Amino acid sequence: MLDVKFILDNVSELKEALKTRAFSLDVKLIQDLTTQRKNYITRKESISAEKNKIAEIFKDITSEKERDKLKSKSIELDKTITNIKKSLEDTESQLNDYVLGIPNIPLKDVPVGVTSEDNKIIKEWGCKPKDFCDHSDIFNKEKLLDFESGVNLAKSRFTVMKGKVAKLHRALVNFMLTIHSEKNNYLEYNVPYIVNKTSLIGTGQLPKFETDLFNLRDTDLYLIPTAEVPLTNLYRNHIFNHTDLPKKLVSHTPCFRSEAGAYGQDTTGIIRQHQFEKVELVQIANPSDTENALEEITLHAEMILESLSIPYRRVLLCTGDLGFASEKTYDLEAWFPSQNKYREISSCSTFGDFQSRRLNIKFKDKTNKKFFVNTLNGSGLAIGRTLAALIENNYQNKTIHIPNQLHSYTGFKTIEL
RNA sequence: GGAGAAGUGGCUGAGUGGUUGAAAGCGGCACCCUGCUAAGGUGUUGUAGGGUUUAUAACUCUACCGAGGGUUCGAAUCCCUCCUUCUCCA
Repeated sequence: MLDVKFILDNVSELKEALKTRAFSLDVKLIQDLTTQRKNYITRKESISAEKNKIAEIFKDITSEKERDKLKSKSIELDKTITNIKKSLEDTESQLNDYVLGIPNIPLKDVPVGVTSEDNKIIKEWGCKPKDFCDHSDIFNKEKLLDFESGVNLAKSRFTVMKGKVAKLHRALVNFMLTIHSEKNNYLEYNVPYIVNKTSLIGTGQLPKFETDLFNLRDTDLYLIPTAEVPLTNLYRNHIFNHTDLPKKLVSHTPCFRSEAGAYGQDTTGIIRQHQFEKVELVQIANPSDTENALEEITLHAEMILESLSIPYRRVLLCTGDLGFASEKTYDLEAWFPSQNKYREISSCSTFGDFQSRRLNIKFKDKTNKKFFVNTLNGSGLAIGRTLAALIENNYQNKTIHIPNQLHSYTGFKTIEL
């Protein structure tokens, strides 16, 4: 959420910046609602003050006549207050709805563009393999990756893994958590996989993207689409001391996405599933350190890809491809030889104070002044896609070779086909 | 599932209808003092929003004592609903 004051103070720049995201800002609406809101507040508060004064002098008045007069006056004022309150609430919810729907402003170094074609490739790493396989059909015989059962148990976009593939999946989770918590100094968390509406509004998934989520019938609870939601919400309404920052958190969770609007995309394989697992990195940072923090998170995610020998590239998203709450995002894309394409395997973003303003997370600086913190997160990494990329890139002569770093986690070095 | 108790500021904890935004202690911050290993003294210390203003300064007003509603001229204090925690029973 952007600050309304900030919007009104920077109208022209903002309008331009949001245009690059294909959002046209209705300045007139915001101005009108804001002045309306101020008027209501001023009126309401001056009447409240008057009412408070009546209550204050009331106890010193002994004459019954005077008392009756004051009573009826106070009741009258109360009616007016109730009316103004209603209009105020109405105006505020209109303003709030509109402002919650405004996307974040891209940072200056984000390239202007419309689609993913305009993204900027920052670096490429690794050698693309000559021999490879397609993860979506290679295990069919043994049903190590069992798409049919997934459909039978739930519906399309669910998959069952078994045997060595299931073990490899678990090993990847364990490996990533260990690296991030022990080498990269993230504090490991285990969090709920179901969260309430308030949490989702805080991180920006609601109110705009309800249809992307699985809602639990007749409740305001939802399955999490990413661990970002519970992790970042841990500090809702919290004030840090500047010496406590940055906070670095990591968690492994399943993620649930309805993938509405993705019909026909990635229908084979485990690239796009309703349920997948992810190790998520979150940092809560002092705004002055945000840029470094984003580079750091991205490097931490890259570390994993490199230690698994998965070729990848780092891409800086253009304004048109940027997520709603993000002000700058690097996507890490792993090489999928079967598709002859790079595919997203991690997304590392800084949100500036877009989330912390909604979540009310602040810090006190040296002079005890309070400011909103900056929040960042990145996948480190998506497990299913990592599994698929690892299989495809480490295939040779009908054998999957497990990277050395994983041997102690898997307990085996190859998967023979 | 049944019966009861409780939710107050960063923390502990007073407060049962009117100078209580809230005692006291701890913690935090600022200054002072002291050479004896860390203590003592003084002051200060919630958040959000409005008005005034060059001001994120000062002043002033409004709201907030789990959440939402109600009673009352007036509510942290009484009533109702919900949420959470605890105790006892099953």
